[in-house]
Amino acid sequence: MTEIEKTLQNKSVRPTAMRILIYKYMASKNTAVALTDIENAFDKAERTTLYRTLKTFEEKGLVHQIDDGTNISKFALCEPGCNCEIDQDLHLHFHCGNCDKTVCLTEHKIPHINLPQGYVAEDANLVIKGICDSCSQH
Amino acid sequence: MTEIEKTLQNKSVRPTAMRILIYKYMASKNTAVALTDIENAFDKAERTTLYRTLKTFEEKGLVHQIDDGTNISKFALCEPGCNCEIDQDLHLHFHCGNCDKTVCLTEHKIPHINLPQGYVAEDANLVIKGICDSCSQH
DNA sequence: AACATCAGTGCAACAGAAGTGCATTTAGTG
DNA sequence: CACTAAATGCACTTCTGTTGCACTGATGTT
Ligand SMILES: [Mn+2]
Ligand SMILES: [Mn+2]
Ligand SMILES: [Zn+2]
Ligand SMILES: [Zn+2]
Repeated sequence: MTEIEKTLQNKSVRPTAMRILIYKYMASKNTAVALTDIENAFDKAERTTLYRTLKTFEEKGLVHQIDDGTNISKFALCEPGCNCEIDQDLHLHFHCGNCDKTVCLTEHKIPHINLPQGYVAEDANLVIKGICDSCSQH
Repeated sequence: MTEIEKTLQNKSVRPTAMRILIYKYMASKNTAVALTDIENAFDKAERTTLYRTLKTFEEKGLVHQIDDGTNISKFALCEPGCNCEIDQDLHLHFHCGNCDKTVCLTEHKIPHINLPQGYVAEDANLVIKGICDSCSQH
């Protein structure tokens, strides 16, 4: 059994051929991916399957969904020590307006915010938009 | 000339009947509104007109667009001293998971974030999700 | 091995929001 | 009033996300 198969099984996700392919694809990229990205990467793939695979991955804590402000849902693999399931890993995300790539800044946590009386925070999303390191070098 | 007409003209927006209605509607609500909200408020209104009106309002700095993570664009009137046009008024937004309302927390600015080497920040979006003051009282 | 069972997949269709092209109306200007 | 440009209305398209249902393939049991 490969490393990836073990990873999936550890999270109670049956390691089917398609799922392994998708996981491998996401692991190979250092940016968040959209459903369409995966669809284009494997032109044999069925949209619905990818959609439901990502849902499953998310529910089981293998990936987390990212709203980067483009109105297109992105997904990224959770890091080994990630606590996305319980909303405890509130790292921020960066979206590059030049190359349109979105990355996790896993080390950068969202600072605590004091809210007005009566407001109860349960989750937070912080996206910084600008120019990424690759694009700013050129 | 009414106060609203003056406000529109100050921002080089011709105060047509429809625009005044929309502005009034937004001023009457203390939450951000979606295109559909306005559409439902005036059942005589044409989607495209509302859409383009909001675009115009945004370009001229009368309103700012809000991405609250629901994948539905919301809009809110800019406060008198708001500098949205030049991305200088980075206040945060709160989205209530109970009543689904989104509000501007104009007094709460997004804290400055130190980014990794090479990343250039130009804009930021911070949304806190949870229970709003109205909902937490009941 | 045959069977029952259920998760996973493929296909089709739908929903909602966003956006565009073009004709028509409306409002400002001389 | 006549002219012009902006604003509006209508139709249509695109894109993402989502669901229903039938089929397939793996798993586990007798
Ligand atoms: Mn992330
Ligand atoms: Mn706001
Ligand atoms: Zn970039
Ligand atoms: Zn609420």
